[in-house]
Amino acid sequence: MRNTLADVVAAALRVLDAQGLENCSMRRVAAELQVQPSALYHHVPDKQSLLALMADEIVAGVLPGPAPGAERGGGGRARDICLALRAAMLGIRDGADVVATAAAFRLGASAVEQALAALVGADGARTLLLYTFGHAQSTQTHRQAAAFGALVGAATADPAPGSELEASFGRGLDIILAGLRAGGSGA
Amino acid sequence: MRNTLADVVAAALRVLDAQGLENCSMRRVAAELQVQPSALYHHVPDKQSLLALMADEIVAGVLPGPAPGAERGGGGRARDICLALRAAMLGIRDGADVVATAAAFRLGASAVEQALAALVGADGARTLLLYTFGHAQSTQTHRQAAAFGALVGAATADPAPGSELEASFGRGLDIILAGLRAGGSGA
DNA sequence: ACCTGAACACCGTTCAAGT
DNA sequence: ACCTGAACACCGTTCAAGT
Repeated sequence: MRNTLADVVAAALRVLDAQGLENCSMRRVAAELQVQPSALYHHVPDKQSLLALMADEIVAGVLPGPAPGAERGGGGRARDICLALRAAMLGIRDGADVVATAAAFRLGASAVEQALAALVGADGARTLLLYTFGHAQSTQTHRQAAAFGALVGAATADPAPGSELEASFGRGLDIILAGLRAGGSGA
Repeated sequence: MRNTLADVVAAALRVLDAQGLENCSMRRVAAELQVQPSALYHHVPDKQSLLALMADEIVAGVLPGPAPGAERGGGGRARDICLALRAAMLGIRDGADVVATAAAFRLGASAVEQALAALVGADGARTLLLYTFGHAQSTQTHRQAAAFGALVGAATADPAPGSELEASFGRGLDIILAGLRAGGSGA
């Protein structure tokens, strides 16, 4: 039973979640499939392409998201999309890094950005996306640092860093959405 | 004349600008200094620490920045800081990646974030910073893609992508600042 | 179509030893 | 204090060859 492209992507995501991005090498993905490293190049031209496919998989399912409540404006819907995107990225180890890096290569092309642009305009969509990527990345970095600190046995000053970061994300989102309502772009 | 830590950081920044982050290896930095790779470990514990020092160097000089115009509010001053930070990161190849990665590790600790927080509050500062990092990163990625396209000889659809991205950055900044004026955080 | 086996040109980091 | 030389355990990618 030879492998398919979907098998390769799934194996790569398993390695990513288990070992982290830094250890997610072509060689380890190949080992996960019990195959020689060179076999991967039959399915994928290079590592960067594999990472892009992994990013697509991580983000898949963010849209259509919760049914659009008819009584809410585009801002509320945009807020839901950003929360769902964040949850999807945080759902897998180093997911934010993978998505942010791959997305940067083709900002403007993703379905998520187009959905946001339809709701709040192109500038608003870009601002919301970049903020969401950045905040998720820094959340994940802090988590890793916290996990490392716990391993080392360092005293953890923050009793509930997760919920504070969660709340911080929502407040930043509200700042941007308020700016959009106020016509911050000068429009 | 043996090398000092400052020599190592300077050499690393030269390699970064000339070869890009992907080729900025410890071995190449050592070669730039005409020294064995192992010699670097006398000055720096590991590559990550070297990258952090490089990030500090790139951002150094963003503050104090232009003298605070007394007649302008904190928003205008915050806007200047973000523009200066962006310019500093774009001033060196892959500078945005280096700074964003290193800064993520200690968000809340940087002088730039503290200066912004004093002007627009902690949530506003974080929102502005994450947006600035993210936008600079995607600007640099697009530049690389454009440079690669030019090398390959692909038709470039956008005649002046630089200025459009520049303007786009300013508009996003204005959205966030308008949100802060509107009290977007619910305050 | 999918994979093996072997190779090429690299990595980061450690460590004993030199001056 | 700063560096050399050699080694260890890895990388991504290519390519001829097998089935």
